[in-house]
This record gives sequence, structure tokens and C-alpha cells, in this order.
Amino acid sequence: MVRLSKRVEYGLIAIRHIATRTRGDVVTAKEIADCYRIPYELLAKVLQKLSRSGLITSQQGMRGGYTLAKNPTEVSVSMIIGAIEGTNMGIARCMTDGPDSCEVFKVCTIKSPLSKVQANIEDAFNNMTLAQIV
Amino acid sequence: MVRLSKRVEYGLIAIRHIATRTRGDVVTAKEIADCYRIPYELLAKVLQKLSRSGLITSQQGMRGGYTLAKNPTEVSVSMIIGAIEGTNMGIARCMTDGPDSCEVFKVCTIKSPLSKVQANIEDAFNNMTLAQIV
DNA sequence: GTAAATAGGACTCATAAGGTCGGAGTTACA
DNA sequence: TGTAACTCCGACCTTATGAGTCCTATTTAC
Repeated sequence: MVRLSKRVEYGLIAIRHIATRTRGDVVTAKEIADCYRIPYELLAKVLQKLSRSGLITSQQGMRGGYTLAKNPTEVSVSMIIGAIEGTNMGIARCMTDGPDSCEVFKVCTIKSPLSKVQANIEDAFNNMTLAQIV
Repeated sequence: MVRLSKRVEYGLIAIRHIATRTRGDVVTAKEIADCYRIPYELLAKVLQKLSRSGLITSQQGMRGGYTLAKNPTEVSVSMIIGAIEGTNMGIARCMTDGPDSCEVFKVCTIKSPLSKVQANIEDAFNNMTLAQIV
């Protein structure tokens, strides 16, 4: 199945929500969770990952929350996916984990055509910025 | 994670292998399994699905096997994926299972941009025919 | 000090993927 | 006509991954 994980979906919704705020205005995880009916704990984890990757900045303590760390035009969807998944995406394992990860790599006859599709998808996610989906 | 399943990978490798044979020459599942070091039983399942979908024809009994049922130019990669997965692929659940399958569909803010990526991927798989990967 | 927020590890549960097994049906050929 | 060599088909098991929960620590405004 070729499908984005819930974490990525939640992350995209969340960071888009944060991006709609004016700079300096913080957004709490609870606010986002309530707004979109997303499980709070799961969302919190996703936000932590985005924060650690430097896409958003977190502020702890009372009246804390999250703000966007970069200009929306500088944040691509693939950066968001990469931050959440930890790895770059690939439609076949050998494309992300290297040739050794696939038992049939040497005799595989489809990696060449599939890598074209892969590049196609990567382009789509690379060229789509946060600014475009706000 | 956005990734093709092993079943789809095996199916693509197998049907490509079958397509390299001249018409009328049958290929057994065992031959393919040996050739690419693919688990035989799993491959057999995949071939059955391709057969039921009419992409290949099966011939039972001794000296039986599989042959291509259509012209390679008439078989797209998305047809192969559809035959094996049973459903069309979609990077989000709501795109394959309908709006009701997603709890946040109504308030979801990313379905519009994602559907563009979806269309992009679909095009890539639709336009890639078996003839091109042989 | 306390309330409100993030940080993060540990855990359970559900689902899907990968793989296995056994038996039934079909056909060529001795 | 019997048997070997095949495919067909459904049920099953195992493992990996994703989704979601729980609990505690840490930080900070008031």
C-alpha cells in the first residue's frame, strides 16, 4: 500500500495550522488537537519531532506552545515528512535503506523504472511548500 | 511510509518476466521464484491475483504455467497494482475508502494539496506500461 | 507554589505484511 | 488408467509497524 502515515497527516495539518498564525503568536498542542479532533498525545509526539528538526520552535511552561521557525516558503512538504518519519520516503526499500536491504536487488528488473516514479513523487513533495497549502 | 508492498514488487518482476517470453511459451511460478529468489508460495498467490484479473492466463496441469493475456502496451503498472492490492492506491485513506473513512475529513485542511500529489502519482503509474519496463 | 504547557519513555492494541501449510483440481504422458 | 507435475485456493501463523494511551519529568508564567 502506498500511503502516508497518520503521523504525517497530523503533522501536515498541525504545521499548517501553526503557519496561519502571525509570527510570535504561539499555538498549543491542545488547541490543535481540539480543533481537528486529533489524539492529543500522538499529536504532541509529532510536534516534538517537528521541533527537534527545527521546523517549528517550542516554548515550554505556562503560556508556552509552538511557533513556526522558518518562512513558509522555505518549508517543503518533503522536509515535513522527513522530520516526522525520520527517513526519506521511497516506494521501494532499496531506495531508502540501500541495495543491501533488498534480497533481490542484483536480479531485480524493476528498480530502474520504479526509480523514475520515485523521482516523480519526490519532485512533487519537494516543490510543494508550506506557503502553498496555507 | 509511502511504499509499495512486496507483493506488488514480486508481481511486477514476475509479469515482466512473463512478458519477455514469446507468445505461447508458458512460464511456471517455480521458474520465476528460482530465478529471482522469491518465496514460491507468496509468488503463487500474486500470480493467482494477476490471473483472476485477466492480466495473465493460467494453464493448469503438467507443463502448465502462465502466459501474458494482453499486449504489453495495453498493461499499465497501475493495472498491475490494482490487481494485486485489490484496491486502487491512495496516499490518504479518504482517497480510496471515501470521506467517511477519515474522522477528520470535514476539518481536514490538507486533502486538497495532497490530492494533487495523488493525481501526479496516478499519472506516473498509469502512463507506465509493461512494454516500457521489459 | 501552582497551574499549564512541552518532553519523552514505556506500554498496549489493531492492522497489515510476509510467509507457510495442506488439500483439491487439472492435465500430460507412460 | 494411474501417476507425476503442475496450478489453484483458502486457512493459518508470525512478525513488523502504526496508532493510540499512560505516566512522569521538566520548564515557566503568574
